[in-house]
Amino acid sequence: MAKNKRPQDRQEKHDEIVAAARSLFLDEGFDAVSMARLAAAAGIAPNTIYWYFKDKDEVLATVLSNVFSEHWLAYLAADFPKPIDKLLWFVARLQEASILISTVHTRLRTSSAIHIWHDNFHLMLEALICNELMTLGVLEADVDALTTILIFTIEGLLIHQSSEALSYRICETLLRQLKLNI
Amino acid sequence: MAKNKRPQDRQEKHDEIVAAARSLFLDEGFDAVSMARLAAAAGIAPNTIYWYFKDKDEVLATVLSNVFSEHWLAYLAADFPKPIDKLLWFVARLQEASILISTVHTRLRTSSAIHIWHDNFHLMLEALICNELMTLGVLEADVDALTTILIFTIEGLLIHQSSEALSYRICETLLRQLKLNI
DNA sequence: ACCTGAACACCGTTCAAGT
DNA sequence: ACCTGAACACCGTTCAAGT
Repeated sequence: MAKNKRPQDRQEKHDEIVAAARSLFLDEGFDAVSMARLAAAAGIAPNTIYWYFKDKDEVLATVLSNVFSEHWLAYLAADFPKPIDKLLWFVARLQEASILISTVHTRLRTSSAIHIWHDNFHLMLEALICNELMTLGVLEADVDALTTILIFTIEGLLIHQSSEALSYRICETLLRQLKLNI
Repeated sequence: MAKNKRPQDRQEKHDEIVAAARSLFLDEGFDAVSMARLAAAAGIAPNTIYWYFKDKDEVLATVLSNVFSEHWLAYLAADFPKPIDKLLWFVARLQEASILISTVHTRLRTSSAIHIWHDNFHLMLEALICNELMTLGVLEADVDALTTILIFTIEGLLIHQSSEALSYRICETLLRQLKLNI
């Protein structure tokens, strides 16, 4: 058997577990999906998951990386004439994973894998929004604080599964109050 | 034995369980405290808790009502010259229960007791902040949206256990941007 | 009415045994 | 290296039995 066949197989099995976990976690939430059910969906024995992942949290962290890197790339590729439209489109996209956001903040405290992913994600989101605000001409001294406010507002909209109508009202009001040309 | 002795006893035992749960939940979080440990702290058998509460979520909901009604009363009694000081003082107080906030948002989906408490709490907080903003002279048309933004920002500060310094920068910037006399 | 010991159906995880 | 059956130590909750 060729030497390069093994890594291929391993990667495939790994990805199958992640695919099953992604679908189940996004649909039903982290706590509602047991390792046994996840294993069944991936067509393996429950303990086989531990050959590929340290624990359940590491599966979650991988799913999160998976999901959000797609949204991240989509954001970078997206081109909207108005900032408000881009922001709303991004919030609407992230709603897909809204069921996992509170779980991340809860498990942060016990799982270092989740902790690391969370901190990393916030750093990336901060850089992205910070950059966006500076382009829009926000005062240098206020950029950091306003970035945090925008992130917390987005998180709030996601956590509370806000309707598109409410999201619009919130984002529009916020950007307008910040005297940005929306 | 007098007829009015029973309800007294029952209330006492009930309160002992809540007191034990409050201390443990605030210190270690909801998931980290098992019913067995809670029962031990209250000096009873694990299943005895179910004589007083429907399930673990109902214990949590009771603790939340307990904790936040204190903060609520304290807020109403508080008298600060500047709105920014009152807001910061309130946020600092709520940090006591920050460990439970994400848990509430997670368990919302499965527990109706938590769901009801959460919706009620948001309604109260909305009314409070809405009233505060109108006193400060915010445009009628924007009050609702700005109220939500403020609530989401406060929740964000709590969820991420922000330092007092960051809390100050965020709140100050937000109130200033809203053209309020802070 | 109140409390409990024992049991139930699960959970995430580990480990020795297989290939 | 990869996978599993069986077991482990827990979990929240239920129930029959006690007072």
